[in-house]
Amino acid sequence: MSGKTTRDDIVAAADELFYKKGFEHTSFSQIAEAVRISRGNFYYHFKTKDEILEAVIARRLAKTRELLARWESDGETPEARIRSFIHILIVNRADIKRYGCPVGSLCTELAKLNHVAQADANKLFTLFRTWLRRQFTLLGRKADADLLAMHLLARSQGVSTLANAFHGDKFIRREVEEMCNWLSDRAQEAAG
Amino acid sequence: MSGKTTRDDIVAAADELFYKKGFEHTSFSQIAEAVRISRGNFYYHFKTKDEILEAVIARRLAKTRELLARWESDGETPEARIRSFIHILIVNRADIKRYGCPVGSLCTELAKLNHVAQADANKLFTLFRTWLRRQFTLLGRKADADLLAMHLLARSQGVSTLANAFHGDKFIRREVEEMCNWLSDRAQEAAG
DNA sequence: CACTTATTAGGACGTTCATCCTAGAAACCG
DNA sequence: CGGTTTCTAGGATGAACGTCCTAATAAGTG
Repeated sequence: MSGKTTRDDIVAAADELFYKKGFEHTSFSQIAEAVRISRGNFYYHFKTKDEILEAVIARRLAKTRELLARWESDGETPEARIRSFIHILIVNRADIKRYGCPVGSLCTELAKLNHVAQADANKLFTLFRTWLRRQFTLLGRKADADLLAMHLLARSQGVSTLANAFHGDKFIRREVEEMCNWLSDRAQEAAG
Repeated sequence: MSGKTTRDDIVAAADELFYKKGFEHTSFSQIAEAVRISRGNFYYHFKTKDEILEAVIARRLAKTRELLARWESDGETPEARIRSFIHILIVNRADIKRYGCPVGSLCTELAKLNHVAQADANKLFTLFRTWLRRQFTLLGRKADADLLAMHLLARSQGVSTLANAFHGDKFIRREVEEMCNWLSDRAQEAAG
C-alpha cells in the first residue's frame, strides 16, 4: 500500500519536473529529492528513466481521459464543452506562460530525442483530437469534424507557444475570445 | 581567413544540430565531429556551450533578417509578402514534420532550461512579429496590425507543432489555405 | 629567414548522470 | 514469534559531458 503511494509520488513529481524542466534536463536525483527518497529506492520502483517517462505519460493520459469524460457527462452542449477546452488556456495560463503546453512541449522534445515514447506522448494529442472531433460531430459538423478539431488544437498550441515566449496575458485572452467566436460561427453554420 | 570559415562551419553545424536534436541533447563532440575538427580546436573558437548558442541565435537572426528584407524589396504587395510567410510551412514542411519549427522549439526548450539566451531566442519571434505588423499596417490595418501579426504567428506555430506530432502533409496544406483565406478577408476588410 | 601570432590536436580533470549492487529495516504471514 | 517478502538507503561504477591545458603546426610579418 505504502509502495503504491511512493510509486505514485514518484510519478507525480516526475510529471511536474518533466513539464517544468523538460524530460532530459530532469535527473533521477532531482526526482528523488522532490519525493524525499534515495536514488536506490527510486531504482526499486523504476529500472530506467524511460520507464518513468512511460508512467508519466500513462498518468497524463489517465488524467486527461478523466477530465474529458467529466466534461462530457456534464449535461452541457457540445459547444459549451469545446469552450471548456478552449478555456484551459485561461485556467492554466500561469503555467503556460512559464512552461508552455505540457502536451506540445513534451511531444516536441521527444521528437528531437527520437525517443521510443514519442508515439505514446502523441496519444495525448490524439485523445484531445478524438474528443473534439466527437463534440464537433454532435454539433452537427460531421463532415468536417476532424478538420475543425485539428484546427482548434493547432490554434491552442500556437497560443501556448507564443504565450510562453512573450508572457502576454492579454494575448491569451484575446485569442481565446477569437477562438470562441470562431466556434460559435461554426455552430451557427451547422444550425442554419 | 580559414579561421573565419572554421568558425562559420562550427556555427552552421551547431545550428543544424540544435534544430534537429535540441540544444541540450547536442554535445561538443557531436558538433566537432560534424565539422571534422578536434574538441580542442573547438574550444579555441568557443569557450562555452552558451557562446555557441549565442552565435547560433545571431546567425539565425541574421538569416531571418535577410529573408524578410528580401521579401520586402520584392516589389510585391504586403498581402503577397504575408502569404510568403505563411508558405514557409509548405516550403519547409519536410523539416517541420520531423523537427518542428526552429524558432518555436528553441524558445520552448530554453524556457524550460531557464537559459540566459532565452531573451535572445525570443528576438527571432519578435523579428517576425515586427515584420508582419509592418505588412499589416501597409495593408491598411494599422489599428490591429500587431494583433493580426500575433494571430498569424500563433497559427503557424500551432501548425508546426501538430505537423511534427502527426506528420500530416494534408493538414499543413489545409491550414495554410485557411490562413491565406483569413488573410484575404483581412485585406478585403481593409480595402472595403 | 627569424619571430610572433593564429590555429589545431588531443589528452586530462572534475562533475554529473543513469544504472547497478549490497545490505539493513519494515511489513506481512504462517 | 520466525521467516519471507517488500521496501529503503547509500555507496560503487562506468560512461559522457563541458571545460581546461599543453604542445605542435601553420600563417603572417618584420
